[in-house]
Order: sequence, then C-alpha cells, then structure tokens
Amino acid sequence: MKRKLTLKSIAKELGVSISTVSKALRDSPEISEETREKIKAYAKLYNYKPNNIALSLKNRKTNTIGVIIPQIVHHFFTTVIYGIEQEARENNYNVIICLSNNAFDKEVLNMELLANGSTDGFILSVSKETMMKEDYHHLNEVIDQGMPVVMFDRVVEGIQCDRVLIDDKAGAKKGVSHMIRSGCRKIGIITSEDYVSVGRLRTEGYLDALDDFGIKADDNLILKLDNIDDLSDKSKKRIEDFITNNDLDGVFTVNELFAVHASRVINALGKKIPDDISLVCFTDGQLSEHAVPSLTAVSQHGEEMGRKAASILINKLESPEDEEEEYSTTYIDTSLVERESTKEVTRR
Amino acid sequence: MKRKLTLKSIAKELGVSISTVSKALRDSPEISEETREKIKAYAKLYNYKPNNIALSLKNRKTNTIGVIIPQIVHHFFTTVIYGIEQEARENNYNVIICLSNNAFDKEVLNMELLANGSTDGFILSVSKETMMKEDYHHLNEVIDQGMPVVMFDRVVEGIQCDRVLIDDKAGAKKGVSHMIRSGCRKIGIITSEDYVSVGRLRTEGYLDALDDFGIKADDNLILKLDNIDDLSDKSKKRIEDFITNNDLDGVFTVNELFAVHASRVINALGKKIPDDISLVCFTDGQLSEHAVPSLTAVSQHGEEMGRKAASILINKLESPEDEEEEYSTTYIDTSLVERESTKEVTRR
DNA sequence: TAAGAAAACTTAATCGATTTAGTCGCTTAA
DNA sequence: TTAAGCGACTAAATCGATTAAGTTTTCTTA
Repeated sequence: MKRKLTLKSIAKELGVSISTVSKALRDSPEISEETREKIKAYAKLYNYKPNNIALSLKNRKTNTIGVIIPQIVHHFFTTVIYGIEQEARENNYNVIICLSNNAFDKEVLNMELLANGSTDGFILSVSKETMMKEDYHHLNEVIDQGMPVVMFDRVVEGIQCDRVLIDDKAGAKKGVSHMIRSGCRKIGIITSEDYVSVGRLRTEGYLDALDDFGIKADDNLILKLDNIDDLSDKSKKRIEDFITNNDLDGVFTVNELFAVHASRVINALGKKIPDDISLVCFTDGQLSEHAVPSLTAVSQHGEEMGRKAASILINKLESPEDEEEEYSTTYIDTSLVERESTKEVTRR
Repeated sequence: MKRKLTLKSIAKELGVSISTVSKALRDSPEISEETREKIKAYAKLYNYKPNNIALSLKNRKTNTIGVIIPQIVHHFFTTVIYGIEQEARENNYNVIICLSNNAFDKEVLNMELLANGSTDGFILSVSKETMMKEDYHHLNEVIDQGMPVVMFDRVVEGIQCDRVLIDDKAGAKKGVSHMIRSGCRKIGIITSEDYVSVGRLRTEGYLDALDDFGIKADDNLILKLDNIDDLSDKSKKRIEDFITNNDLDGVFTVNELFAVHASRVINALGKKIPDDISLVCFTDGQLSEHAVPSLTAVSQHGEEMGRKAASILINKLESPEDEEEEYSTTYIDTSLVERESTKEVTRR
C-alpha cells in the first residue's frame, strides 16, 4: 500500500523545504528554474495531487455544493440533480447530495452536517413536513453564517435566498388550454391539497385557462388528493369515482401517476383516449412517454432548472462578499409535449 | 452575518486555552467540573459544532463514502443510492454522489477528485465505456492507496475489491420459468449485446430455463440490441420486426423499456396480453407497475443492494487495517412480481 | 517540612497546504 | 570598502481540532 504523496514527503525526498515544493508546483518565480523543474518532474512522476481537505481548511472554501432534496426516487428530482451536476462540474464544483425523505428532522440534520465545513452553499427543495411545520430556523441559520442558499421547486417565502421555480401556473394553463382548443369543454383536474404549493399553483392555472375561454369552473370537477408523491389505494379509488361519476371530456392531472391511473380507469369504462376523453398531465417523465397511449405532458425541464440553480449559487459564491445582497426568483418555462392522449388542434 | 464558533473563539471569550475548551467539550476528567460546565453551557448556547473539515484533516478520516454511478436518471440506480444513503446515515457516514455519465474520462476524473481526501472509500458501478476500454488504472490506484472499493451491478474482474451483484442469471431464469409453467412454449428474449455483463447473464438464465424444461433454444428467438439503457428508433424497429415475424407466445426482456415497447407492438398486432403472448421483464420500476397491462417483472431489490454495498464498505473502513484482506462477492436475490402480463400458474 | 502526587491547566505538535516574513550568500554601485 | 539589493531559499504562522507533554498550584504524607 502506497501512502499518498504530500508536500512534506516530496520535500524530504528531494532535500528541500516544504514551501519550496509548494512554490515550485505553483510556478513561483522565487524558485530557480532548475529546482522548479526537478520538483515538478518528481511530482508528475509520482502523480502528486494536493489534498482537498487541507486546501478546504486553509482556504475556508470547499468548492462543494450541498443539495438537499425530499427524495431521489422521483424522475423530476433526478433530472434536476443531473443539471446541477453538469453546471457544477463545468465550474469545478463538487456536489454532495442528501435526501431528506420528506422528513423535517432529517432535513435539519443534513443541513447542520453539511454546514459544518463540508459545503460552501446549498441548493434545496424543502420537504413536505418542513412546509407544514413552517419551521425554517435551519435555513436561516446557515444563511446567517454567510452561506448562500438557492431553493427550487418547493420553495417557501420569507427566506433570504434565491429561488428557481417552474412556472407551475403557466404550465397548467398551457396544458388545459390545449385541451380546450382541441375541443374539450368539460375538463376535470386531479390535483393535491392546497398546502402543497405546486398543487395549488397548478390548480390556479387550470382555473385561469377555463376562465380565458369563458368556461365556468365547477368545484365538482376538482379532485384534491392528499399525497402528490404517491398513489395510495385510497387515491386510486377516489380517481375511479371521480372519472366514473363525472361526464368529462378531458382530464388534467398534476403528475404522471394520477394520469396513468386515470388512463386505466377511462380504459376500463370502455371510453377512448383521446376521442372520448383527452388526458394531459404535468411532468414529462418515463411514464408519460411510454404509457399506452402515450400522454401529452407539461414538461418541467428539470435539467435546466438544476443548471440554473447551480449557476446562481456558484455566482453568489464567486462574487465578492460585500456586494449588495439581492435575491432573485427565476421561472423556468414549461413546454407542452404533445402525444397520443390529446386530439390535434386544428388551427384556423 | 455571524461568524461560526470555533474552539479558538470560545477559548478567547471565556479566557481559557483552546485545549481546555476541547477537553471540556469531550468531557475530559482533566478539566474541573466547574470549568467544564461553564464551557459546555456556552457552547450549547451559541450552538457550537466542530468543523468537519478540520476533523477530517486531523483524523485522516472523512466519514464520507463516494458513490460513482453511470447515470442517475435510471430508476434502478436511484433505488441503490437510496439504500446506500440509509445505511450510511445509520452509521454516521456521508455520501457524495458523482455521475460518470457512462464516460470513462469522467469516471477517472471523479475518482481522482474524491480520492484526494474527500472520501474514505468508494462504491461504484463502472461505466460502459470503462468496460469496453478495460482500463482500470484509476480503480487500482485508489485501492493501492488503501481506499476500499465496493463494486455493484456492473462489475469487472481482476480488481481487488468486494462485489455486490444481482443474481442476473437466476433472476432471468425465474422469470422465464414462470412463463413456461404458465403454458408458454415459444419464448423470445430481447436482450443486449454480450459485452454488457448483465445482458449476457440474463440471456444465460433464459437459456437455462428453456433447458430445464426441455425446450430447445432457437437463435432466431434471441434479439440482441446494442443499447440497454435507451430505446432508440432503430431498436424500436427491430423489436417490431422481431415480434411480428416470430410467432411467439412469450417474450422476456432485460429491461422495462424493451418490454413496454414490446407490449405496444403486441397490442398493435391485435394480440392479447397475456392470453396470446405473455410478457415478463427484468427490473421492477415505475413502468412495469403502471403500464397497461401492468408487467410481471423480475425485481432487482436495488435498495437492498445499496444497503449491502454500503454495509460492506463501512465494515472495511472500521475494521483494523492490518486485517487479512479478503474480497467477497455477494449476490442479491431477485424476486418475481406477478402482474397482469402473465397467466397464472396452476399448481398441481 | 520537604518531597511527591494529584488536580487543573497550558504549550506545542500534528494533519497538509499556502503564504508572509525572514535568512543567507553573492553581486554591484557609491 | 561596504551597505544596499537581489536571487533562492527556509521558517513559521495559519486554517480548526485533538492530544501528548509540560507547567503551575495545591494537597498529602512520611
């Protein structure tokens, strides 16, 4: 087992001081050409790489971004991470990912852990439990210590940080409008309870679209399920009843899972998609792409979101500390991916 | 902006030496009860937390596991990470995740980066490019430096490390046998080229199952596609031809994507699943669960795999260095999740 | 009462790298 | 002749924490 090279070991081997080695490797003019070459050759030969931990301690800078997300087993977050990763790499940053598992305690624990020297800043999407508790002391604490924070997707108000958001409202509006233009007049929405911000915003977009086209909203056509991340048996049952008991010609859902189950129910009722009922969902993931029929979806561009969040954070980290503090909110546009579950819009 | 507390700042504030503070906080009997209480109270009040970076440097131990995977946008890896995360947390380890993007260079870069002090050991699944190149110098280098490595899923031979594998062969055999028992006699397989180890092993399992039941294998019923991670248009076309031109009563695929497309093709041919053709796939993810019909799948238990890999690594990290080096290979069992795409087996 | 022990601290080394402030020998200008 | 100047290094401080080794001060006890 080879021990890793250090400046010390190189210095000893070559009979010079540690600082000479350090300076030589950083091409300092203080060191003679000859010595410099000798040291660099030796370092290269034995593949010297400085110890990141020592550098972090010395520089009080880790070049690492901490990412805290509710869950990774979720295609959207996965794509966001991918975007963060890319942007980080390009700027020589590392990424540490921690999962909060939608639990408040774990979110706090993870932040404290990472805040103790492991990262320079945070990108996070707050857990559902945190949102319900409305306890953000852990966020304020790291911000107080001078660590920049960027929130994405599931954000909360009143925190001194930048925000990157999907334009949920506009996205939902886009999807519902498309259905209306393709001929739907009685469109239902399967969404979440209002305390989940994305659910609420998407519901607003749905209502907006109806309003734009002069269609009157009907509370009976709005189904609010209590868990947006899963599809419980109870939720399944409610979806079944919802679709069976309302004579809909279009259904908009705030996620893929709800849509896939809706599709199944519609199928079981002997109705045709999209001829009898159109179906559009939020989130463009594997399910909407590969379902039969494939689903028209409001695509969230998670990768772009991740890139943007990382880029904002890195910018903050690299800019001089005393700069005027300003916090931005960036909206990532959505796009409608048309597939088999909607009729074509005949443009005039 | 509050500066973070350090031992130094506490010592200065309370008029004692740094070591007194350190010892007091670690309950050393060297420090008087009185002083100890005073220091602990102060530390608690101002929420002192030791700096991890300094600790890592001092202890030459980071308590961090580096995870390198080809891609995160893949449900299986996602579940593995989840398992790793859990096990790590329970043992007070952090997890740093890096993506190789299936590229050799990035894999090397990531390893070098993390090896320079950031992590104590690695869990990795090698990238496709690395497998094709058969260049493992980066692995050998970190192992040489005394960092334990655990490979999972996509492993290579000849490296001094532990391995955690899905029992791909047994899993495929399980799936195919099930189809045979349910009455299928002409089963095709959609797999990958042999250089992808999982593809090869699953093909072997398929052949084994046929052999067990005395069914003669037929090369025409084996379709080898060149990319197991994606579903290109070319692959789609080949799947269509494969199913259309062979009069199959069962199809086994090595991933969900192939199965979903097969399902679509079978549907389009006007055949019924499972009555005319049964369908079983490897990998139990969202697609198999929510497809219509839902797919019988060989479940990979990614979470268990992750836990196991992490547990092996942590064990190595915590055991005394001079211990006899032995490398294990662990197989994670698969299980068959029966759904709508296969007929029931009538047991006698 | 003086030596030895115990209690309660402080100093200093260490982890690995960077950087400021020296040091030492040699050249050069006054 | 001699001080200033310069080239080429080395010593030491620093980041934050731990810990072995040393230093006081007080308490025992022969």
